[in-house]
Amino acid sequence: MQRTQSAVQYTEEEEALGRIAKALGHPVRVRILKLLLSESCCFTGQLTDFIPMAQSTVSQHLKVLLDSGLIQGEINPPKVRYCINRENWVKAEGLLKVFFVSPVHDRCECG
Amino acid sequence: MQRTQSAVQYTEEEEALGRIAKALGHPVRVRILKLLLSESCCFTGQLTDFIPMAQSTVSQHLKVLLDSGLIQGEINPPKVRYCINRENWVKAEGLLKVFFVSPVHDRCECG
DNA sequence: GTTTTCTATCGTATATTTACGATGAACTAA
DNA sequence: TTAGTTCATCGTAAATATACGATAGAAAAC
Repeated sequence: MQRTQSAVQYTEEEEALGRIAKALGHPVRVRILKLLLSESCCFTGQLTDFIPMAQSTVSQHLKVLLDSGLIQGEINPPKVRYCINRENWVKAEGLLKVFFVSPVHDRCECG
Repeated sequence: MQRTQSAVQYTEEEEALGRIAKALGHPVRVRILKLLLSESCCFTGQLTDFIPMAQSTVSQHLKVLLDSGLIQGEINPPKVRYCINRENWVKAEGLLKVFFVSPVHDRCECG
C-alpha cells in the first residue's frame, strides 16, 4: 500500500471495532469461537477434529484470535488450553452493541 | 491460496457472520457506517470531507460495504445517496447479538 | 455546446491474508 | 534413551486487500 499522502487518524472506537471485526472476519474463526463458546468451554487439542484444515493453518487462525484478545491460551504442555477471554469478550460485545443499536432513523425516508 | 486438500464447508451462520465482520474489519469502514448512522442518515457526496483519503479509495470501501449488504446506494446523478440498509442492518445486529450473548460459561474455571 | 461536479472504474504497486507441508520445541510414555 | 503427542513457527505460494492517480461517464450549470 502506498501511504504517500494518507496517514489517516482513527478514533479508539474505530480502531477497536475494526480489530474485533477483522478477527471475526473469517468463517473458520467464527467456528473456532463457537467451539470455544460451546459447553466444553475450553479446548485442548480436539479443535482440529472439528476443522478439516492443516494443523498449521488452524494454529495460524488461533494466533489471529489470540492477537485480537478475544481468546487466551494457557500452555499446558504438550497441550494448550484455549478459552474465550471473558473480559475482552464482554468489551467486544459492548462495542458492537453500542454500534449497532444506535438506531437507524425511523424518520429517514431513504430505504 | 492453495486449496489442494481443503474446501471446508461452513454453515450459513459462519459464512454470514464472517461476511459482516469482514466488511466491518477496517476502521475507515467503521467510520463510514457511523457517518451514515449519524443524524444526517443519508449522505450524498460529503463523505469524502470526513475521510482524508483519495476519492477512489473511499469509493472502493463503499463498494465493500455495498457488497456486504450493510448499506445501499441510490443513484441520483451526478450524486449517489448512500444509506444504511435497514433490513440487513437488523439481520446483522441479530446475528451478532446471538453470537455474543451465548454466554461465556460462568462455571468454567479457566480464565 | 462547454464546463463543472460527482462518482465509478481502470491500472498499478505494495501489504496482508490464507493455505500448505516441513520442521522444531517441549513434554509424556514406553 | 527412544518414540509419540501436541502445537508453534518457518518457508513458500497464491489470492485478496488497500491505496493511489488517471480516466471516464452522466447529469447540472453556464
